[in-house]
Amino acid sequence: MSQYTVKQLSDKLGISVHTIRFYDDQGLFPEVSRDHYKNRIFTEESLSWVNLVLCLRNTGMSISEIKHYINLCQEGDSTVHERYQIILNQKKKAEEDLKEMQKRLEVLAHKEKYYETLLAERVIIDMP
Amino acid sequence: MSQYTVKQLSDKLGISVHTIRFYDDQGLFPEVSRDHYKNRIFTEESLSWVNLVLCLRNTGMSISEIKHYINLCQEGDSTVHERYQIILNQKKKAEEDLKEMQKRLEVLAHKEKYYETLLAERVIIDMP
DNA sequence: ATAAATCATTCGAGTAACTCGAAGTCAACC
DNA sequence: GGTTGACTTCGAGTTACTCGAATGATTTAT
Repeated sequence: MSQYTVKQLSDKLGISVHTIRFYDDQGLFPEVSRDHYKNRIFTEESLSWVNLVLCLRNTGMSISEIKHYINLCQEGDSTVHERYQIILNQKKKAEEDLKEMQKRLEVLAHKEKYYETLLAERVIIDMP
Repeated sequence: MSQYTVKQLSDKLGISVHTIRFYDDQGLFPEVSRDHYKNRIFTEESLSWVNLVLCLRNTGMSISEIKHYINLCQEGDSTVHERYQIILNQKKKAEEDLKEMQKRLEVLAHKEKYYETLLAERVIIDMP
Protein backbone atom coordinates (compact mmCIF):
# COMPACT_ATOMS: atom_id res chain seq x y z
CA MET A 1 0.00 0.00 0.00
CA SER A 2 1.48 3.37 -0.98
CA GLN A 3 -1.32 5.65 0.22
CA TYR A 4 -2.61 6.32 3.69
CA THR A 5 -5.57 8.03 5.30
CA VAL A 6 -5.13 9.86 8.60
CA LYS A 7 -6.32 6.80 10.54
CA GLN A 8 -3.97 4.45 8.72
CA LEU A 9 -1.04 6.74 9.33
CA SER A 10 -2.05 7.02 12.98
CA ASP A 11 -2.00 3.21 13.32
CA LYS A 12 1.26 2.90 11.42
CA LEU A 13 3.16 5.55 13.39
CA GLY A 14 1.47 5.31 16.77
CA ILE A 15 0.46 8.97 17.01
CA SER A 16 -3.11 10.22 17.38
CA VAL A 17 -5.26 11.34 14.44
CA HIS A 18 -5.70 14.65 16.27
CA THR A 19 -1.96 15.24 16.36
CA ILE A 20 -1.59 14.40 12.66
CA ARG A 21 -4.32 16.85 11.68
CA PHE A 22 -2.91 19.45 14.08
CA TYR A 23 0.55 19.20 12.49
CA ASP A 24 -0.96 19.40 9.02
CA ASP A 25 -2.99 22.48 10.00
CA GLN A 26 0.26 24.07 11.24
CA GLY A 27 1.74 23.51 7.77
CA LEU A 28 4.32 20.90 8.76
CA PHE A 29 3.37 18.48 5.96
CA PRO A 30 3.75 20.36 2.68
CA GLU A 31 3.07 17.46 0.35
CA VAL A 32 -0.26 16.27 1.73
CA SER A 33 -3.00 16.30 -0.90
CA ARG A 34 -6.72 15.68 -0.61
CA ASP A 35 -9.09 13.37 -2.45
CA HIS A 36 -12.30 14.74 -4.01
CA TYR A 37 -14.02 14.53 -0.58
CA LYS A 38 -11.33 16.74 1.00
CA ASN A 39 -9.91 13.76 2.89
CA ARG A 40 -6.17 13.90 3.48
CA ILE A 41 -4.07 11.43 1.48
CA PHE A 42 -0.53 10.61 2.56
CA THR A 43 1.73 9.20 -0.14
CA GLU A 44 5.17 7.65 0.36
CA GLU A 45 6.62 11.10 -0.28
CA SER A 46 4.52 12.85 2.36
CA LEU A 47 5.35 9.98 4.69
CA SER A 48 9.02 10.89 4.59
CA TRP A 49 8.07 14.46 5.57
CA VAL A 50 6.02 13.12 8.45
CA ASN A 51 8.92 11.00 9.67
CA LEU A 52 11.29 13.96 9.55
CA VAL A 53 8.85 16.18 11.43
CA LEU A 54 8.37 13.51 14.12
CA CYS A 55 12.13 13.13 14.45
CA LEU A 56 12.59 16.88 14.94
CA ARG A 57 9.62 17.14 17.31
CA ASN A 58 10.75 14.17 19.39
CA THR A 59 14.20 15.68 19.79
CA GLY A 60 12.57 18.76 21.29
CA MET A 61 12.20 21.18 18.38
CA SER A 62 9.15 23.43 18.71
CA ILE A 63 6.36 23.54 16.14
CA SER A 64 7.38 27.02 14.96
CA GLU A 65 11.03 26.00 14.52
CA ILE A 66 9.98 22.95 12.53
CA LYS A 67 7.71 25.18 10.45
CA HIS A 68 10.67 27.46 9.75
CA TYR A 69 12.80 24.50 8.65
CA ILE A 70 10.03 23.19 6.38
CA ASN A 71 9.70 26.62 4.80
CA LEU A 72 13.44 26.69 4.13
CA CYS A 73 13.19 23.29 2.45
CA GLN A 74 10.57 24.65 0.08
CA GLU A 75 12.62 27.71 -0.78
CA GLY A 76 15.24 25.63 -2.59
CA ASP A 77 19.01 25.45 -2.79
CA SER A 78 19.77 28.90 -1.40
CA THR A 79 18.75 27.75 2.07
CA VAL A 80 20.91 24.63 2.22
CA HIS A 81 23.49 26.19 4.50
CA GLU A 82 20.94 27.36 7.08
CA ARG A 83 19.20 23.99 6.99
CA TYR A 84 22.54 22.27 7.55
CA GLN A 85 23.19 24.47 10.59
CA ILE A 86 19.73 23.68 12.00
CA ILE A 87 20.26 19.93 11.65
CA LEU A 88 23.75 20.19 13.12
CA ASN A 89 22.42 22.11 16.09
CA GLN A 90 19.55 19.69 16.60
CA LYS A 91 21.94 16.74 16.48
CA LYS A 92 24.07 18.39 19.16
CA LYS A 93 21.01 18.90 21.36
CA ALA A 94 19.97 15.28 20.81
CA GLU A 95 23.44 14.06 21.80
CA GLU A 96 23.28 16.05 25.03
CA ASP A 97 19.76 14.79 25.74
CA LEU A 98 20.99 11.25 25.23
CA LYS A 99 23.71 11.72 27.83
CA GLU A 100 21.20 13.18 30.27
CA MET A 101 18.89 10.24 29.65
CA GLN A 102 21.71 7.82 30.43
CA LYS A 103 22.30 9.57 33.76
CA ARG A 104 18.60 9.38 34.61
CA LEU A 105 18.59 5.69 33.76
CA GLU A 106 21.46 5.19 36.20
CA VAL A 107 19.53 7.02 38.93
CA LEU A 108 16.53 4.74 38.33
CA ALA A 109 18.71 1.63 38.24
CA HIS A 110 20.24 2.67 41.56
CA LYS A 111 16.77 3.21 43.05
CA GLU A 112 15.71 -0.20 41.75
CA LYS A 113 18.65 -1.85 43.52
CA TYR A 114 17.80 0.00 46.71
CA TYR A 115 14.24 -1.34 46.71
CA GLU A 116 15.47 -4.84 45.86
CA THR A 117 17.71 -5.03 48.92
CA LEU A 118 14.91 -3.54 51.00
CA LEU A 119 12.43 -6.15 49.77
CA ALA A 120 14.95 -8.97 50.22
CA GLU A 121 15.38 -7.99 53.87
CA ARG A 122 11.63 -7.74 54.40
CA VAL A 123 11.05 -11.28 53.16
CA ILE A 124 13.37 -12.61 55.85
CA ILE A 125 11.88 -10.44 58.57
CA ASP A 126 8.33 -11.42 57.63
CA MET A 127 9.09 -15.13 57.88
CA PRO A 128 7.37 -16.90 60.75
CA MET B 1 26.46 25.72 51.92
CA SER B 2 23.76 23.29 53.00
CA GLN B 3 20.71 25.52 52.57
CA TYR B 4 19.21 27.03 49.44
CA THR B 5 16.61 29.60 48.57
CA VAL B 6 14.45 29.18 45.49
CA LYS B 7 16.77 31.33 43.41
CA GLN B 8 19.90 29.48 44.52
CA LEU B 9 18.28 26.14 43.72
CA SER B 10 17.21 27.51 40.35
CA ASP B 11 20.81 28.49 39.54
CA LYS B 12 22.20 25.19 40.84
CA LEU B 13 19.81 22.95 38.93
CA GLY B 14 19.10 25.06 35.85
CA ILE B 15 15.33 25.10 36.23
CA SER B 16 13.21 28.25 36.61
CA VAL B 17 12.07 29.63 39.96
CA HIS B 18 8.52 29.42 38.64
CA THR B 19 8.84 25.69 38.04
CA ILE B 20 10.31 25.08 41.49
CA ARG B 21 7.45 26.93 43.18
CA PHE B 22 4.95 25.21 40.90
CA TYR B 23 6.26 21.77 41.88
CA ASP B 24 6.27 22.72 45.55
CA ASP B 25 2.66 23.98 45.29
CA GLN B 26 1.73 20.61 43.75
CA GLY B 27 3.17 18.89 46.83
CA LEU B 28 6.14 17.24 45.13
CA PHE B 29 8.68 18.43 47.74
CA PRO B 30 7.48 17.15 51.13
CA GLU B 31 10.47 18.28 53.15
CA VAL B 32 10.58 21.94 52.21
CA SER B 33 10.27 24.23 55.22
CA ARG B 34 9.95 28.00 55.47
CA ASP B 35 11.89 30.61 57.38
CA HIS B 36 10.12 33.17 59.58
CA TYR B 37 9.38 35.28 56.49
CA LYS B 38 7.59 32.34 54.78
CA ASN B 39 10.50 31.99 52.35
CA ARG B 40 11.13 28.43 51.17
CA ILE B 41 14.33 26.81 52.46
CA PHE B 42 15.79 23.77 50.73
CA THR B 43 18.12 21.65 52.86
CA GLU B 44 20.36 18.83 51.61
CA GLU B 45 17.52 16.44 52.42
CA SER B 46 14.92 18.32 50.40
CA LEU B 47 17.50 18.59 47.63
CA SER B 48 17.54 14.82 47.24
CA TRP B 49 13.74 14.92 46.89
CA VAL B 50 14.06 17.60 44.23
CA ASN B 51 16.59 15.54 42.29
CA LEU B 52 14.37 12.47 42.38
CA VAL B 53 11.34 14.49 41.21
CA LEU B 54 13.34 15.97 38.33
CA CYS B 55 14.57 12.51 37.34
CA LEU B 56 11.02 11.14 37.25
CA ARG B 57 9.67 14.21 35.46
CA ASN B 58 12.47 14.18 32.87
CA THR B 59 11.78 10.54 32.10
CA GLY B 60 8.21 11.47 31.28
CA MET B 61 6.27 10.83 34.47
CA SER B 62 3.32 13.20 34.93
CA ILE B 63 2.95 15.51 37.92
CA SER B 64 0.05 13.48 39.33
CA GLU B 65 1.96 10.20 39.04
CA ILE B 66 4.96 11.76 40.79
CA LYS B 67 2.61 13.08 43.47
CA HIS B 68 1.26 9.55 43.96
CA TYR B 69 4.78 8.17 44.32
CA ILE B 70 5.73 10.88 46.83
CA ASN B 71 2.60 10.09 48.86
CA LEU B 72 3.56 6.41 48.91
CA CYS B 73 7.03 7.32 50.17
CA GLN B 74 5.47 9.16 53.10
CA GLU B 75 3.16 6.28 53.99
CA GLY B 76 6.07 4.10 55.08
CA ASP B 77 7.20 0.50 54.64
CA SER B 78 3.86 -0.94 53.57
CA THR B 79 4.17 0.77 50.19
CA VAL B 80 7.66 -0.45 49.30
CA HIS B 81 6.43 -3.06 46.84
CA GLU B 82 4.28 -0.60 44.88
CA ARG B 83 7.10 1.95 44.84
CA TYR B 84 9.47 -0.72 43.54
CA GLN B 85 7.04 -1.54 40.72
CA ILE B 86 6.71 2.15 39.81
CA ILE B 87 10.48 2.59 39.61
CA LEU B 88 10.86 -0.64 37.63
CA ASN B 89 8.21 0.50 35.17
CA GLN B 90 9.76 3.95 34.85
CA LYS B 91 13.18 2.42 34.21
CA LYS B 92 11.69 0.28 31.45
CA LYS B 93 10.12 3.35 29.85
CA ALA B 94 13.41 5.23 30.10
CA GLU B 95 15.27 2.36 28.42
CA GLU B 96 12.80 2.37 25.53
CA ASP B 97 13.05 6.16 25.26
CA LEU B 98 16.81 5.86 25.11
CA LYS B 99 16.62 3.45 22.19
CA GLU B 100 14.22 5.77 20.37
CA MET B 101 16.57 8.67 20.99
CA GLN B 102 19.45 6.72 19.49
CA LYS B 103 17.39 6.09 16.35
CA ARG B 104 16.54 9.78 16.08
CA LEU B 105 20.19 10.65 16.45
CA GLU B 106 20.98 8.35 13.54
CA VAL B 107 18.33 10.05 11.41
CA LEU B 108 19.88 13.44 12.19
CA ALA B 109 23.39 12.15 11.53
CA HIS B 110 22.23 10.82 8.17
CA LYS B 111 20.62 14.18 7.35
CA GLU B 112 23.85 15.94 8.35
CA LYS B 113 25.85 13.76 5.95
CA TYR B 114 23.35 14.49 3.20
CA TYR B 115 23.78 18.24 3.60
CA GLU B 116 27.55 17.88 3.78
CA THR B 117 27.77 16.17 0.41
CA LEU B 118 25.33 18.71 -1.01
CA LEU B 119 27.43 21.61 0.26
CA ALA B 120 30.67 20.01 -0.96
CA GLU B 121 29.23 19.78 -4.47
CA ARG B 122 27.96 23.34 -4.34
CA VAL B 123 31.40 24.71 -3.54
CA ILE B 124 32.79 23.18 -6.71
CA ILE B 125 29.89 24.34 -8.84
CA ASP B 126 30.09 27.88 -7.48
CA MET B 127 33.81 28.21 -8.36
CA PRO B 128 34.57 30.71 -11.09
C1' DA C 1 -33.80 1.60 -0.39
C1' DT C 2 -33.27 2.92 3.99
C1' DA C 3 -30.90 2.41 8.26
C1' DA C 4 -26.66 1.70 10.88
C1' DA C 5 -21.87 1.65 11.29
C1' DT C 6 -17.48 3.49 10.13
C1' DC C 7 -14.62 6.52 8.32
C1' DA C 8 -13.54 11.27 7.16
C1' DT C 9 -13.97 16.49 7.91
C1' DT C 10 -13.87 21.27 10.76
C1' DC C 11 -14.02 23.81 14.81
C1' DG C 12 -14.13 25.18 19.40
C1' DA C 13 -13.40 23.98 24.12
C1' DG C 14 -10.46 21.69 27.66
C1' DT C 15 -6.02 20.18 29.76
C1' DA C 16 -1.08 19.75 31.39
C1' DA C 17 2.84 21.90 32.43
C1' DC C 18 4.83 25.46 32.42
C1' DT C 19 5.85 30.75 31.90
C1' DC C 20 5.30 35.32 32.95
C1' DG C 21 4.19 39.54 35.26
C1' DA C 22 1.84 42.29 38.73
C1' DA C 23 1.48 43.57 43.47
C1' DG C 24 3.07 43.20 47.94
C1' DT C 25 6.58 42.24 51.91
C1' DC C 26 11.02 42.36 53.97
C1' DA C 27 16.27 43.45 54.46
C1' DA C 28 20.40 45.50 53.29
C1' DC C 29 23.19 48.98 51.19
C1' DC C 30 24.54 53.96 49.95
C1' DG D 1 15.16 56.95 53.49
C1' DG D 2 14.88 55.55 48.91
C1' DT D 3 16.50 52.10 45.76
C1' DT D 4 17.78 47.47 44.89
C1' DG D 5 16.92 42.78 45.05
C1' DA D 6 15.05 38.51 46.40
C1' DC D 7 11.19 36.56 48.41
C1' DT D 8 5.95 35.79 48.43
C1' DT D 9 0.99 34.79 46.18
C1' DC D 10 -2.04 34.78 42.48
C1' DG D 11 -4.05 35.07 38.13
C1' DA D 12 -3.49 35.32 33.24
C1' DG D 13 -1.12 33.62 28.94
C1' DT D 14 1.26 29.98 26.00
C1' DT D 15 2.37 25.60 23.82
C1' DA D 16 1.16 21.37 22.26
C1' DC D 17 -1.77 18.60 22.40
C1' DT D 18 -6.51 16.10 23.41
C1' DC D 19 -11.20 15.54 23.06
C1' DG D 20 -15.87 15.74 21.48
C1' DA D 21 -19.68 17.59 18.83
C1' DA D 22 -21.68 18.39 14.40
C1' DT D 23 -21.60 17.17 9.67
C1' DG D 24 -20.98 14.37 5.45
C1' DA D 25 -19.69 10.29 2.40
C1' DT D 26 -19.18 4.95 1.97
C1' DT D 27 -20.09 0.34 3.09
C1' DT D 28 -22.93 -3.33 4.81
C1' DA D 29 -27.30 -5.38 6.60
C1' DT D 30 -32.20 -6.06 6.51
